Amino acid sequence: MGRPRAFDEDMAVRAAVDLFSSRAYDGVSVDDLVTHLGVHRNSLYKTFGSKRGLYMAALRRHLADDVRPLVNVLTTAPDAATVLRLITSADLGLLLLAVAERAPADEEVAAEVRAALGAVDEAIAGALGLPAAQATALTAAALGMLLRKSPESVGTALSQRLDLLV
Amino acid sequence: MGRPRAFDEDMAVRAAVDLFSSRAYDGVSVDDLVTHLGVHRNSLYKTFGSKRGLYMAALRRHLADDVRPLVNVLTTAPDAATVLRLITSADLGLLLLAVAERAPADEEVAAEVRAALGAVDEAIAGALGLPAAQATALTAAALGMLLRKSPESVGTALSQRLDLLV
DNA sequence: GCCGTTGAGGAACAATCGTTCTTGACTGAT
DNA sequence: ATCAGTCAAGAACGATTGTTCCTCAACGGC
Repeated sequence: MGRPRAFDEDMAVRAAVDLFSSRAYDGVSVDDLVTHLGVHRNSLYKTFGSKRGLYMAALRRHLADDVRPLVNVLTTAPDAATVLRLITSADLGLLLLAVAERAPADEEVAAEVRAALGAVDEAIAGALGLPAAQATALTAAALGMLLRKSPESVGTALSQRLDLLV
Repeated sequence: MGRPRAFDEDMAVRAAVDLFSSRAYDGVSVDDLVTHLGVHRNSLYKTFGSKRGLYMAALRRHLADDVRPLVNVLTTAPDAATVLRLITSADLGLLLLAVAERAPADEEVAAEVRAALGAVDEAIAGALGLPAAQATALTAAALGMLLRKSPESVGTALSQRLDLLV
């Protein structure tokens, strides 16, 4: 019963992921969301409750669609070089922005990214047989390389022994 | 001639650094700045021209006061462990937020952080006698550790050989 | 004393923010 | 055909955004 939806909720959330990946939370207005998602204001609030609700949906979608598969393949990584290459070639824009900008201001976001990064740490530790602290450091290193958007530095770093961290 | 200023411009910019370090650019309102800097609206616009002008002043002040000294001491670092410890114990909140959130949207900010990170890279490369790509990777690793706010992982990572990056 | 200049104080601006309301269109079931 | 229920469409809400205007206070030089 009722009028059928004129928009695909999955598509809308994916579009929100793209928007929140490229701009900060406060830099994305509801008007931007309405126009880019093809969802009307009313439907947006009916479906997600608020702008923050939509953001949380986008974040969880990003974690499920982009981070989880990365974690899965990380568990089979044979060495640290593969780990670095896998992470730095992944599409983690929203996660990166969430940990840098949103997490300090939103505890629920902080918990979500903590869990996600923890899963990455565990996958690396398990795959390489590393202690937890080293896996965390390796994840952090990959995140920093993503932050600088310089995957080429990863490539060259990988081509040489890089036992820099004493 | 004219009425003397009732605020210290240096103090005001430092307060702006603190504000922009803890919240994203769009998350800091002019009202926030006015109340926390002790500078009145009118004087703020007379002195810095706009909110963005104040942000640029704060960013450059951060680079001059916090990043430049770090670069100087990095040039004397004896090994990679010291480099990591120095960077991760530095106060780089604004730089981190600038590279993650502001730089993608503001080319002038991007140029500023590129130059700053480049100086860090050069200092490391010079101090340790490393090729540029490896210095960049080391900087990126330190930034990632700062991003995760887990300096303890740095400590434990440093306590063991961590030749993870192949 | 007065004048020119500069800053403080605060109201006010138009625009945009996130959110809600009202009205009408479309649906399956009665 | 009518009904209740869901959604679309868009105007409209008060609040807040960044910015400007106007008036008064405080100084140095004449």
